[in-house]
Amino acid sequence: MASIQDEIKQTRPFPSPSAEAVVALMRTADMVRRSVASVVEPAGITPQQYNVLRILRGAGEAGLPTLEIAERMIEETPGITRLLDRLESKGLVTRVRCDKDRRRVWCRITTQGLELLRQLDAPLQKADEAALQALGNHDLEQLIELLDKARDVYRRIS
Amino acid sequence: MASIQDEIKQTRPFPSPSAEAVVALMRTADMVRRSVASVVEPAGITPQQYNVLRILRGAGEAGLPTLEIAERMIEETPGITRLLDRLESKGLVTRVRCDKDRRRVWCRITTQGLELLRQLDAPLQKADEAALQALGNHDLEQLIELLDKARDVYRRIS
DNA sequence: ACGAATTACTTGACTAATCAACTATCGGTT
DNA sequence: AACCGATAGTTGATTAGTCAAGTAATTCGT
Repeated sequence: MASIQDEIKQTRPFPSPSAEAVVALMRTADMVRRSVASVVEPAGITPQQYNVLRILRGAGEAGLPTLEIAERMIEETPGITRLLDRLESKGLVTRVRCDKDRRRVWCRITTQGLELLRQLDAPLQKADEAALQALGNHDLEQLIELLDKARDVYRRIS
Repeated sequence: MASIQDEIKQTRPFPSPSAEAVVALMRTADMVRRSVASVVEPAGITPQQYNVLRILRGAGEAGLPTLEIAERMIEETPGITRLLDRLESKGLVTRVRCDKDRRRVWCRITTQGLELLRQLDAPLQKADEAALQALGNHDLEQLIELLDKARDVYRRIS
């Protein structure tokens, strides 16, 4: 095979639109992740811990079993147990073994956790908007639709 | 189509299109990241290490100084030194202190590193396409455009 | 030409993520 | 009732990522 062709292929920015989209997606997600981190980390928690707290707030009084939380996380999290350990030791979450099914552990957000979330709500909302400020409402809806569509197929594989 | 709200069983609606887009973005990026990981990890490297190798292949014979690599990474990487340590100990990268400016260290990909990349090229390309198979070329271009637009403004902030 | 500021990393200490192996419990089978 | 497989989580060992402080080399201002 002609080596020049190889060189051209290697020099060309992206071998396919998919490859370019993957890189664009990862770069954008990284920027947004850092934006979120810059808001929640001063409060002493990581974005993942914040995500857990928000899930538990959404779950209400009853709370959720450990692995249910893992399923609802934005990013897949095999280390959910230790994530909860840290939140518990900070007093933001409590855990109680279930009586009906003693394998389960119900996790609940504490008042302190709710208060922390309450303080982060507005800044977080601001950060989300700032991160995507370049996109108008029409753009945002289009973006959401495209991302949902991408995941819809992918979900069937995994 | 499954919306994010169904996916994470969220009971409340998103407070804004931005917030929903942020979550959609992170979830999609996470799926794609795992897809990439499933291809490169059997070869004994992480996605970030793969990213470094690809950057160094693109840089050619001369290689690149350490922090130049960091700047080109898809995801910001403060731990670039140790990332390169691991690649060096695997024999995929070599490092030589620069004579003109002895603060700098030039990093180059080895033949072994190039061979590894060569083996991963096709599967990776396939994984990228599989991850975004739901999107046609028009969708992909639209997605890339939206993501680029989002980052363009955000870049000026940071 | 000399000190201060900058650049380009490196290192140490700490925290977090990952994978596999393990324990405990439950639900059904026979 | 005893067993089997599945479920729900935990733990240990290893690896990776993060932040702050440190070192060495260079450049810039006067």
